[in-house]
Amino acid sequence: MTDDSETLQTPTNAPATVEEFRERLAAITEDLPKRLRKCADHIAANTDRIAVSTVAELAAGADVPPSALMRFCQIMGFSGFSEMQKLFREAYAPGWPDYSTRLKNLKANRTGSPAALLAEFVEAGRLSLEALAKSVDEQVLDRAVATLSRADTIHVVGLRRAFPVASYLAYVFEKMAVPAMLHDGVGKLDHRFALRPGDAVLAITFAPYSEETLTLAADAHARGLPVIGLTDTLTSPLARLADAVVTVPEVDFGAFRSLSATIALAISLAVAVGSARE
Amino acid sequence: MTDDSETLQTPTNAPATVEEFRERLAAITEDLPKRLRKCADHIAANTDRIAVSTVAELAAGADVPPSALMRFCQIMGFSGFSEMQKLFREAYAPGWPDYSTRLKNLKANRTGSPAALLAEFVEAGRLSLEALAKSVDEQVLDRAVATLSRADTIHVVGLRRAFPVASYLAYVFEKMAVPAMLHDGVGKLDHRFALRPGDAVLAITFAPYSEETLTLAADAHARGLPVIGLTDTLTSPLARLADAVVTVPEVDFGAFRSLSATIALAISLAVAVGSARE
DNA sequence: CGCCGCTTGGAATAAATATTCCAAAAGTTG
DNA sequence: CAACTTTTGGAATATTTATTCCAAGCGGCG
Repeated sequence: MTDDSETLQTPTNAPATVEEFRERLAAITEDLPKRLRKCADHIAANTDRIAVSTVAELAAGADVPPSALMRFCQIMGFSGFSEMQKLFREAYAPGWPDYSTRLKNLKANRTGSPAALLAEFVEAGRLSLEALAKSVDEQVLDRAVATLSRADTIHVVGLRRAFPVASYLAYVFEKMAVPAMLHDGVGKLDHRFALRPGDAVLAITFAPYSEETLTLAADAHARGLPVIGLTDTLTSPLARLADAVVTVPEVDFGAFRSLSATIALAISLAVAVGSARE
Repeated sequence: MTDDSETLQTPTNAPATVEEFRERLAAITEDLPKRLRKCADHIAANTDRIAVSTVAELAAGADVPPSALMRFCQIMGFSGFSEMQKLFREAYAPGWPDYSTRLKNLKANRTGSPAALLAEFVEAGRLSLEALAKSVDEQVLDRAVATLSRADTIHVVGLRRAFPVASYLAYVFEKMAVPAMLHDGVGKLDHRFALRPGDAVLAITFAPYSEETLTLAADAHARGLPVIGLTDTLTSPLARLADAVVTVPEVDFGAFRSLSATIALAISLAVAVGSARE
């Protein structure tokens, strides 16, 4: 019954709530031309910035001309950007539950609830990252990068809980066109003979140290290949075998580590090696 | 010693943080003429709306003419309303805006010392974790856990950059004695027929979305099996296929994500499912 | 009670911002 | 490969919004 003779031009239903907005966005996104698709994605990833941005800013963020973003608003059912923004400005109720407040809320759930667990892991991850930033030994890091940069092929090995790190390293190396091989233990094939003179090993293991990882590192060491270790303490068995040992202090929660610090360290290493090789 | 011949007009120091703003406000409020006093009071009571309001709106709220509010801004040390608003707009969006700029600079400058890189990745990880804590939708999380807890076998799939997450999930599930199967794409075997009635799929993928992951999810969906998605935005193609979609805001470094937030979320999910099944 | 400095409101102006429109480019289809 | 449709970018325009400025108001003080 919208008899507004004024706004007759838009019988189309613009989303009235943020929920509706999201649904609509998800619904139309897939069959959208290239430019509009970029808008949709950027908007989806930055919904919370709509309230405080201008067309130009958002457009720049999405890397499209402003007019494209304008069209996007209209496709979403609004008369224009301003109308869309109005929705979000009104919904901008919650002030800003800053991080620590929000964390408390999450933890306030019954213990063992997903949200409470998440709060703990987030906290553990953050502490680990902070500890890492403080404790890292730059010289060891530099040496590790130098060694790996000189290697022909980098052999990455890490099993069990270190495997995610190893596989991410392999991914990053591949993306940066650094010759690397992931020793994944598939089929119990150990590929030990893939180690060639000129190569280097990057071994990752935490207590309880994985037998296979140590074996490969020892093997390489015995044959005079440089070994870089990524481990938890300097007393790790890797320390004796490795030419450079980078330690990472990871905070546990329950039986599991967040791996945040380890992965941050691993990517840094990989990216540094990647740039150094160019 | 501000020798800026440009901004000589304002040697006064405008508040640089919300904290400073509040202090200043409290300090000057009492000895202010009537109209300005009204501004101060209204602003103090509605600090959080500054970011999303116009001069006119705020002035109306304070029941003063716009020009009075303008004067108020200047007395607070800003050049005008816009500058004041900028403070709140930037403070609102969690550090993200100038962060991507900083990364660009870093890349451009080739200041790629490993330690510097590490600092950036640590920062990216921290921001991601904080953003995750702020943005996570508890209900979706609960639903995801409930669904997975009921499943006979959980099929975990995630390739390329999502693979580390998938493999860590597989590790945690194994440790907690939750029947789970990691679809790793080894040998291009897709194991699609391992999906049995009563099972559930936990799919992880980020843009650019991996074909194989989507295929498996679609397959499961078509056969009526519950699909839980772990992805970057709600516009992800996973969103259409999944019964519950958990999104993770992760800060990129070029092509590389820190994964911190994603892993934290993944473990929480896994541990919650593990406990729920006991 | 009339002068003077501080305060105020509003109209005028400047700046920023949104929005439209059209010509060119990119695809599509027969 | 030509005719046609859709998509795109950017310049032109309209609208909103911020900001300045000045004349009028107010209150204290001699």
